[in-house]
Amino acid sequence: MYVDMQDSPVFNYINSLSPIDPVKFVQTDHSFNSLSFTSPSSVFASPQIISHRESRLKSILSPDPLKPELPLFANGNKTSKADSETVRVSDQCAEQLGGLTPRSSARGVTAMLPNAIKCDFGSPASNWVSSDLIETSRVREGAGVPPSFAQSSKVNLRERQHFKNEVNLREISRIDQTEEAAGWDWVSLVSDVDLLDSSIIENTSEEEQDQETVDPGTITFVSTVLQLPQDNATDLENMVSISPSGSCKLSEIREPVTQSGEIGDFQDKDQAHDILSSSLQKKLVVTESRAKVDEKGEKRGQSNSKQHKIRRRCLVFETGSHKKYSSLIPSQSDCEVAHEENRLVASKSSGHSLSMLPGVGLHLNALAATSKNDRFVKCKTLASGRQLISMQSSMSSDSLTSSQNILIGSSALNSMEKVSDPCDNKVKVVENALQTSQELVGESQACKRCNCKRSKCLKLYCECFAAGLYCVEPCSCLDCFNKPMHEDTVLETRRLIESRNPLAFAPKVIRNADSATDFGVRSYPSDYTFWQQVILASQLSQSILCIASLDETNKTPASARHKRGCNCRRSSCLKKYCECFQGGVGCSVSCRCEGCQNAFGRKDGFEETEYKVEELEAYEKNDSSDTIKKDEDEHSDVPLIRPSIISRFSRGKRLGSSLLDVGPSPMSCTSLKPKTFDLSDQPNFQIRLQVIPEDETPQNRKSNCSPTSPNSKRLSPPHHDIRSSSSSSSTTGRKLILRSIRPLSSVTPLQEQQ
DNA sequence: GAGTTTGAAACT
DNA sequence: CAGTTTCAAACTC
Repeated sequence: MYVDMQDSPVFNYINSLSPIDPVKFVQTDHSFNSLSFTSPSSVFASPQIISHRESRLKSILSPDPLKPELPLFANGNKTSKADSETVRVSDQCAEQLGGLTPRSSARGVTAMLPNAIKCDFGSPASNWVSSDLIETSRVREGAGVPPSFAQSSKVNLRERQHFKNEVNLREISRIDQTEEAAGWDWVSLVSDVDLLDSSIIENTSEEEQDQETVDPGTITFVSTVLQLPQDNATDLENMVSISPSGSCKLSEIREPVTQSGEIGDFQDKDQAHDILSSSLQKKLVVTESRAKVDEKGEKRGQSNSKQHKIRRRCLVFETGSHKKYSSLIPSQSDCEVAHEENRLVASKSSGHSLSMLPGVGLHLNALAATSKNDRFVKCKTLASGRQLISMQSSMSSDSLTSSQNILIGSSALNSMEKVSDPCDNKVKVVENALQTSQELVGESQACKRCNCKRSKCLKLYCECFAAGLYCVEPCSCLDCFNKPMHEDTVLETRRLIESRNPLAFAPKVIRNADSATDFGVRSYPSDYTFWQQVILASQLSQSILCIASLDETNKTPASARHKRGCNCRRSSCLKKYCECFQGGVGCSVSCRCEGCQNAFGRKDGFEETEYKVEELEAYEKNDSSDTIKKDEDEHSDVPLIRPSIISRFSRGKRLGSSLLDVGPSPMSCTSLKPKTFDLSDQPNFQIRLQVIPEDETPQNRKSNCSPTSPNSKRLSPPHHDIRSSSSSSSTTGRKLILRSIRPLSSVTPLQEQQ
């Protein structure tokens, strides 16, 4: 197909116009793909990561070819100091990662994450192997090339590719600048990308090239980017980095190609590959799905050798798909196809996304949504409206309304799944996560958006804003500024709010840190490389916490408390006016409520570890929408007396909050410091997800029997009033808190933050 | 759907 | 830091 395209008049014409030598692209590597895989952007996602993503994307689209690199990690004037720091660190990432020196993480895990991602697409010494590389290696083996050769050349390949990546980015940037108006830009980019994806091919024979898998998703991404205005770059990026389940598909799709050449040596790297290429995989979901639809009569890969052509063909069709994206109109067919794809890969657990890493926040809004995970993902992926996209990849179409978070949640869960894969004994956790995800998705349908009228959706009054989400059409807000077009304003506002209260965007309900730690230990593959662990740790921290909460809930109900307690006077903590009740947690000594009757635990008895059936039943009567009993029925595996968090949260739209309670503050990750997450001395560290805020919880203080990890940083002594603690914790304390929370953004959807 | 209640957030 | 005001969700009718 590629050959055909080259021969086509259009292609020739393009080549005549393009200042870039097509052959050159063949040599370029997958770096571009990596770019596209960066985590889903979200205004509310970690600013650092966002800035990275944005800057990277912008760099690609940058009209100024003279500064292709600088913008790569610079986020304009919006980049905070911390961000800048991160950027600097990122620049060093390649070397650091290459050395895999734990101590190089002095700046903290968060700071490194972007780097790690970046390294994915070029770091010479990176321990992470791109999918392309891995795949190529496999191809080589399959072609008769001795494994030793493939491995020995691996390093060289990386180095060369690293350089090529840089070149390629610049090339792309130039193309965009000069050719966009011509209208064929996407074509050229498609070609470029295609070649990029096949960069490794340069070392392979023609036959091998035929076998090389092309990433149509990349093409789609490129074409999309080109077609849309630069200012929508972020949105596009989000769109691209969408569905986690999509990532699974890629594995499935590629299976035929890779299965022939199993390379034990690459197993470990395959994991990394899966993780790092998640974004690509996501794209593939869309691309492949469309390919199915568009191809129609065309024959699909009948053999490995033909997949190459098939994928190229997809590229062609991508054009059509691309249009769909541009139109921002969700395509039913797309959704359907995606759905099929999802099912295709349903059993595959390769889906893992770094992309979700950053912004992935599972936010409250996410709970509103569609039914099943797969459907969720697909719609989100396929029905990418500009607004939705900007919403963080998680936002899908209007029809999907607030599915954004769910998607992310799915991502998180997928990642969980991925992580769990290596360890059989962790399957249970994964299953739970998936189950929870689906349940939440179902529950989310009851969700709705904000209805702000005077806050411009720029205050915590706004649930969307508080949850780190952009408002979308379903919102009934007036004069809303919480939209991608006002990103600057949104970010600035968030900063201001955080400056006043560092925990403003932190989860309102925090859960037992020990549980999280425990979970991390149990679910984290100890055989992962250090950096894998680091990245996964941050990625999963939130989801882990969330899951852990579920797991832990049955053990210590009192371990989860509202971070600063409620102040109810008239609701008796029996209605959703009460944040504790709303979050599905009992009141604690931190609460200043009067006449507390919280069914999840009264203030004067918050130490109790079990719910009183009577109270729950009473609540059920009061809550006509959903009853605990009903939930119990649905989750028979959950103890009756103590409904699982899922059950508790499954009540109404707010229920998600309980799961989301661990939610991160998208922007709270603004500044990261090494101390926060010092994993440097633990090559095989087991992620200790000690959430500092949790430690501040009175409950935790009381029940804090098990210490967090040795590396855990504790904030200043607990305060009864979280506000006091936050303010008194000083900058350092605050940052620590935020950092610890930050990674959680990926799980935000499952957690109700506000 | 309009109006009321409620308590968090924001302000002073 | 306490008191007040503003705000929007939750709730009621």
